[in-house]
Amino acid sequence: MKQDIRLSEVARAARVSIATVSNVINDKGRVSTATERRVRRAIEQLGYAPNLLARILKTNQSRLIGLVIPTARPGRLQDNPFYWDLLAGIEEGARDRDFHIILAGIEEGDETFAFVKERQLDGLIYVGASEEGGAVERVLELGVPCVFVDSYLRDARLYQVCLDDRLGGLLATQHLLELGHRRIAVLPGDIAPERLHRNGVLQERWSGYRLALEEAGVGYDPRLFMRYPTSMEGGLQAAAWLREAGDVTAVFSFSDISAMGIVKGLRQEGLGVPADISVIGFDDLCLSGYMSPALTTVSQNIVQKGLAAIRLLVDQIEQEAGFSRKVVLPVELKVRETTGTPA
Amino acid sequence: MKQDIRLSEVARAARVSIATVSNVINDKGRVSTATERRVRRAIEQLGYAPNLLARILKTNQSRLIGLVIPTARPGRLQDNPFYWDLLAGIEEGARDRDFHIILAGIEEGDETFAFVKERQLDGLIYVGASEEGGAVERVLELGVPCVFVDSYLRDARLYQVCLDDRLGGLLATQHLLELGHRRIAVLPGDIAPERLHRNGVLQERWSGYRLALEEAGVGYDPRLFMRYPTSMEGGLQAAAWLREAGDVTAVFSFSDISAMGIVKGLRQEGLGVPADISVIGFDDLCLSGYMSPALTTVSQNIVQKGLAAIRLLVDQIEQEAGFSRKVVLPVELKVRETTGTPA
DNA sequence: ATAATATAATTAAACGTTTAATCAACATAT
DNA sequence: ATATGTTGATTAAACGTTTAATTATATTAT
Repeated sequence: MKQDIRLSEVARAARVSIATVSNVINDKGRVSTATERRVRRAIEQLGYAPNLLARILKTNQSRLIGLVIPTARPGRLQDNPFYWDLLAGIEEGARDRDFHIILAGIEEGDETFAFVKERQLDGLIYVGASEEGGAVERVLELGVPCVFVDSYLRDARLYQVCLDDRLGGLLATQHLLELGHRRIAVLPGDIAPERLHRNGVLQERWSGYRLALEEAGVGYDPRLFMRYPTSMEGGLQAAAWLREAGDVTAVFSFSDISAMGIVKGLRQEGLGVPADISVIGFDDLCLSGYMSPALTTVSQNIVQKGLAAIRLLVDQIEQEAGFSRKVVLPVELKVRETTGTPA
Repeated sequence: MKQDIRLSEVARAARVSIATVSNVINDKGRVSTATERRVRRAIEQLGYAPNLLARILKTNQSRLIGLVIPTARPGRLQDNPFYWDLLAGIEEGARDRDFHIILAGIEEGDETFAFVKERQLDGLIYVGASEEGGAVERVLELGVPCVFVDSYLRDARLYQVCLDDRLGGLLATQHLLELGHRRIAVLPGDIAPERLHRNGVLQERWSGYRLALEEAGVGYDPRLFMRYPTSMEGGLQAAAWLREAGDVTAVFSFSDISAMGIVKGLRQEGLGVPADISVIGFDDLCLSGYMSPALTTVSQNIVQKGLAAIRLLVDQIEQEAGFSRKVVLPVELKVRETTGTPA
């Protein structure tokens, strides 16, 4: 499909040079109103649409933003509905500001990010980057504007969007403590305690959990640290463990998706939620409020997170960057039906 | 960011012409092994990455695929987790075949699809296209390979991926009939009965429903046709209506997301599921099996749907199109906990 | 009337590739 | 020795824009 109408044809039709047509299109002025009208009519009649590639080649502005998301199992994006809401926000914001989103699932270890240079991307939104593996360094070397979402990178010069995760952890745990729980298990994800500090999001939520315990004068028992994948399946496994444990009366899962698995699992094991065990999650997925029983959780506005990320990035691209490089979005405790006083 | 290394610099370093370098890169042969080695080393040393834009400009092959998804409320992608799974499949397939996905939320009425020509997209995957509004015609005029997902367009020349929706409707309804239900309400979505034939997916599921009733000798009562949006909220409204109706013992919702709303709503209204009313959905979202009670539903493999769509499209782009233009994926009834015998 | 300036349009060179056409060098066949 | 063919490399034109430099024309100031 060779371009059917190009600048030169519009120029011929309007009896002007291609430079003039270009000037009209890009509002460069230097064109009389008479010819401008002639040109516009020609564009209209021929149904001309500019070839962005040629333009980008010349101007180096692709109006294309890469959305980088690490894949989970080899090659497939993680199956957490969380991402869809995030994407909805990002896409909406991009469209408003006349950018397009290109999706790039990557395998963090061996990704070279060649596509960024090849396609001349204007910027990158990197979700859940981890400081290990060198992927972040490789991204930064590209010299392309970048916003990191949920990444907690140490370098203060980086643009980042995250949540008040620690407060979230604090609120969740305080809520359980106030209900009278003392044996509160915690499920950060598929990660060992000693590696927790490598993952900012989990680390922060964890800090909140520990802080709340401390303030309440409740000792921390390392045996209450569970390690299962962040998925429905992981939640089921956690539930099985909880029944074995026996004395646990509440669980704080760091994500709704595994919290749902836990609720499901506990009920299958014949335990009542919240009668026997209280469950609290994190995220407030659009479904969480509609489960039966409805999930108590720490709520974040995921769509807003996406919007914030794209705004930060586009401002940066268009050199309108504000003072702040880090946006911290609020959390809110949503008490619903899966938490109650211990038996 | 002007391209740091270009073909000419590699050529200079290897002491050959740029044409030769190009030939090496594209494996065109006509290069002696000695110079080839020299060139490759130069590429390696300089860290050269080709500028795809320039290449595309010349070859008209962007290796870029547009994913077109109609937006719901002004400007925002619909909040149905369904799409994330679909996207995961599409993205995985695209990466395997060395394509990238560009996301395009559109407002079906006034979309001109200018971006397709502007960015020289190689192909389009259009999800849930409707025959009204002329959007499909406008897409076809572009002359770009296209695959329609869940669209049921009449034109047999079009490439389409869909589900055996009618069978799904049939199985769901038969299941309820076999349990002994006779007053079976149906919730296709926010659409009037007389406009149902405009929406292929709903129309087909509806046909299945009617067929099952007929085979069972159960008359169809138009009052059992509900009209509420395909969302949690819509489900809640449907639940309220169901309580008013009084004599309905089962509901068939054409999507899981509203089925979940119904279950939630009925329980709020003090009705038991399935004790008082059975509920069956459609989709089998990853969460559906984990709700309490777990949702009985017609299951489809959404990720596979995405993979099928991308395969069909890429085959078409690379002129390897097979004989069949239409892929119909199977459905499966998943009986779980929200259906039972009527009281 | 002439010079200086502002306005409107054109020319031509880039941007970084691919590729058809061409050429040089050499081997092989007559 | 000449014609023929093969192999390996180069040249130069194209892809569809933008834009700096330039020219032509009209306007204003002296």
